Amino acid sequence: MHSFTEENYLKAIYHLSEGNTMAVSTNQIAEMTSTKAASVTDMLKKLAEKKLINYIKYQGVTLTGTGVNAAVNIIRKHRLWEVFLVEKLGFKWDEVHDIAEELEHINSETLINRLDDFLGNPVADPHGDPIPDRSGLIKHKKLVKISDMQTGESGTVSGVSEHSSVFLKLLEKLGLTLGTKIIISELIEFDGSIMLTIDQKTERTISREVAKNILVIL
Amino acid sequence: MHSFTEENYLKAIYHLSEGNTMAVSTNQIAEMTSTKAASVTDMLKKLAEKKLINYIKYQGVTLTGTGVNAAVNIIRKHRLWEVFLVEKLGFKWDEVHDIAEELEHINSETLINRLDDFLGNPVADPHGDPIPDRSGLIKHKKLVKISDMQTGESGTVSGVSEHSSVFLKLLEKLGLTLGTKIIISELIEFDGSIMLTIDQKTERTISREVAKNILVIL
DNA sequence: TTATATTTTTAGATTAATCTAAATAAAATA
DNA sequence: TATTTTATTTAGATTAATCTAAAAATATAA
Repeated sequence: MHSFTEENYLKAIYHLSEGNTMAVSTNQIAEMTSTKAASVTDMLKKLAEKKLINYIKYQGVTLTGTGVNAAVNIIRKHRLWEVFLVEKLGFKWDEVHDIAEELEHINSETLINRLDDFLGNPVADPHGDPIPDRSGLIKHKKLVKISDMQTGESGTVSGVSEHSSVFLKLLEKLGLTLGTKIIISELIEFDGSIMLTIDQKTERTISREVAKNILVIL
Repeated sequence: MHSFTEENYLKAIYHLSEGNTMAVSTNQIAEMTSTKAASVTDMLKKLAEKKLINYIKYQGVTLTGTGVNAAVNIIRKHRLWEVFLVEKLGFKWDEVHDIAEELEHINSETLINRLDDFLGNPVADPHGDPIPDRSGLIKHKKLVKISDMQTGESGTVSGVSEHSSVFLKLLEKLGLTLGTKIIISELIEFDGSIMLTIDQKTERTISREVAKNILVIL
């Protein structure tokens, strides 16, 4: 098994390489793990030694196959625990991240597979992020930012690209939680803000900044 | 908060001082934590510095009030997680110790109190050990070893003083799990083994060694 | 394309937890 | 009580993860 710390680096590298195909830089990792670049360099050598990453000095890193598997497994655990905390223990979606951050390092495949079954094999966590299955497969849904939608288009809120507690609480206040149906009623040219109808009832305006971080299935 | 390692030392000291009022020795702790005496001495200095233990060179240690609170809290977490694993995830009583050993270090009072409620505020773990309540109070039941019972006495199996997987599996095979009603039918003078009736049906003989580790409520 | 700025790595320390080997204290025994 | 044995502590190293400061490589701009 890998140490707690190694796991956090693998997860950080995985998240940083999501989307872009480029190698991840030392500074990006330092930022994400709240450490210094020098510490990251040390750890990169260690992870490269263990064949979890491809590392060329000054050129950044990518995960190897083994590295991706390890990272995906941690993410699977994190997201299943989040579902448990919300569905079974009654936590709110903005309260679960830090606890899941600890629980994700518990080492037992049996435990996590039984937890998966106990929860009914959920496909997404409380923020809409997909949960890898026990073979590591992730089913990505086609999601669109509200900020990329056109007037008249409709969809269902199904994810967020900003996971901070402040943002999640705001969405709750706005009535824009997962599953909410929206229709774009108007795009305000002046500041890019967006008017929309929520659940066929409420009319609301949200800033472009907020709209960029809400993901919708059309 | 205390480190993972500090917590394990506190727990070890707590368990070693259960029952006997004496101070706990360096070697006992080394044995229980699978470390060397020299390492223990180092850690004792640190825990004494933090006022979690009373430590006098060469005289062994006792926990301070703060130390006891910390230890009891870890034990509360361990036992609640064990209940979760057995009651909700379908683990057997001999499979949960190692996983709970990891889970007991997760730091969130809210989490553990919600888990407690989710489980219906159980008073004992799957091995019959009492679960401290959220204020740290432990309700000890009056338990008697089968080996201390007399012919004709009856009781209900309610705990074990040996927690190894081998022993627990044996009890299962013998039909001597928690809640089982027993009556002592005969004490064999030759080797101290004990004949008993299980659930008014089965007659069985168990060795003194086994009998010493089964605890009963009369 | 040279100079400047930024990023990354190296060198050398630090902290927590551990170890072995040696020294010292306490307990047991003769 | 003196001696031997056992338990405990100290001294000095080691490993993992981190840091600061300085050096080296790469990227950017003049």
